[in-house]
Amino acid sequence: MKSMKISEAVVRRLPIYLRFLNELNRMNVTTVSSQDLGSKLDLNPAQIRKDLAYFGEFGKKGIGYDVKYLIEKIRQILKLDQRIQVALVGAGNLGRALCNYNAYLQDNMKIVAVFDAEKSKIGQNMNNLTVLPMSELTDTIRELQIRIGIITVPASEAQNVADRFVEAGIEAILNFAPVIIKVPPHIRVHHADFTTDLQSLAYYLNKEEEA
Amino acid sequence: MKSMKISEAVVRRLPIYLRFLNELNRMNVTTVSSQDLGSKLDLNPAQIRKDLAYFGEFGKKGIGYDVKYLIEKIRQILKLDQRIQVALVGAGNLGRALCNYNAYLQDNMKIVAVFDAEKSKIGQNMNNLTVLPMSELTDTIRELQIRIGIITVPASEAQNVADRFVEAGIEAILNFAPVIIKVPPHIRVHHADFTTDLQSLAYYLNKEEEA
DNA sequence: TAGATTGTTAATCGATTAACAATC
DNA sequence: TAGATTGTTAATCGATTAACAATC
Repeated sequence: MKSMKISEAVVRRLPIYLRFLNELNRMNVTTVSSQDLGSKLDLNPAQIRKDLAYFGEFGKKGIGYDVKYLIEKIRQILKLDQRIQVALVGAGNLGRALCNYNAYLQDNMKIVAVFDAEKSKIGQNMNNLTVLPMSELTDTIRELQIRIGIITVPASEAQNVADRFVEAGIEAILNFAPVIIKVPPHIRVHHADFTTDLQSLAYYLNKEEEA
Repeated sequence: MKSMKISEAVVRRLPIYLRFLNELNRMNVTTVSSQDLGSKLDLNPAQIRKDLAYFGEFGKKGIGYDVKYLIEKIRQILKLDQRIQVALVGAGNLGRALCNYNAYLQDNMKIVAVFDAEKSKIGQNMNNLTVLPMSELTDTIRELQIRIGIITVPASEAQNVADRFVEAGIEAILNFAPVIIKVPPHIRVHHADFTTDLQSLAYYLNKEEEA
């Protein structure tokens, strides 16, 4: 059923499927079973079949999934078959690192504009992009039809940047700042905070290693 | 009950509580209710109370939680009251960015060694650390009692690095490379892959913005 | 045909939320 | 005491997994 609402967990797995399918495709593998996918990605095969079945009948009983066809379908589902322009605010080390990942992103998705509030950063070159002042944010986002915003500024500035993004009409935000940002309900926010990741890892360490 | 197993979702929320509690503490707020926490962090108050109750009775009925006391308790739970040394492999832009986050990490947790396979990177300075060759990885991890490893190398190298970490006795890994890595069951791995984050965000964009 | 694997239903498992007695 | 808020149980909601008929 096209119109039932899909859980976030399912959506988060789709890019992982896609990445491995692309790898298989590069290796000229033409067909893959949910079994194969599951063992490679550490997921239950039934879960993979169910995830995909939310969107259509992509497989063939007794055979599995056609790699190229499934890639095409997942790209459509994730809207990666459209051009998706991304803006980044915060031209520090992290921002620079992410800009360099442009190559890793799916062809149509690209960081196309970088902004910073600090005078010293403006005009700098970052992976072929020139760092722009915040005053140009709104116009640039509208002109380039930028739909996703990335925040890599310090925590104290993150909410301000989010507000600017929302005002400029961005539809989704990926926030790397270590703070929860508030946005209107129609805007999607993902938090990608490496400090909380690392701190939760500590929980799983063994008791006290050191004396 | 101390010995019941705690769900991953709970553990992932603890650092978020901790971060906000630290902020309250800096602002000299001494007491906080699950209500307050919930509205600030966009979480259900009942969930917060339940999360905390897994570990003990930290609150006072009719009053709420003592900020300083709760900070202390969560730090204990997450083992952030111990010194936790972290190693990072991959001295590229992302690695450099993460090293600079050292200040953001909870006092006792620190990146204390950086490695890279490329000759040109070795000897470089990264936030007061000298980039070391891979040949020194095992010895350094043992000598400095490093317990967590961060992977910021290209996808093709990530599994190799993970294997080296495991062999050297690391207990947990935070992997930034866009690939699923395999480790023995006693090693904890978190994946912090920004490309899949961004791709799943695309799903939530509105239909077709452009013509 | 025999073997393999999907799509899907039913069963299980787990996580979130509501409700409220206990009590500060 | 009256009001507030916890800790916890029960109810709800949602996600994962098992099982299997359909079928390539």
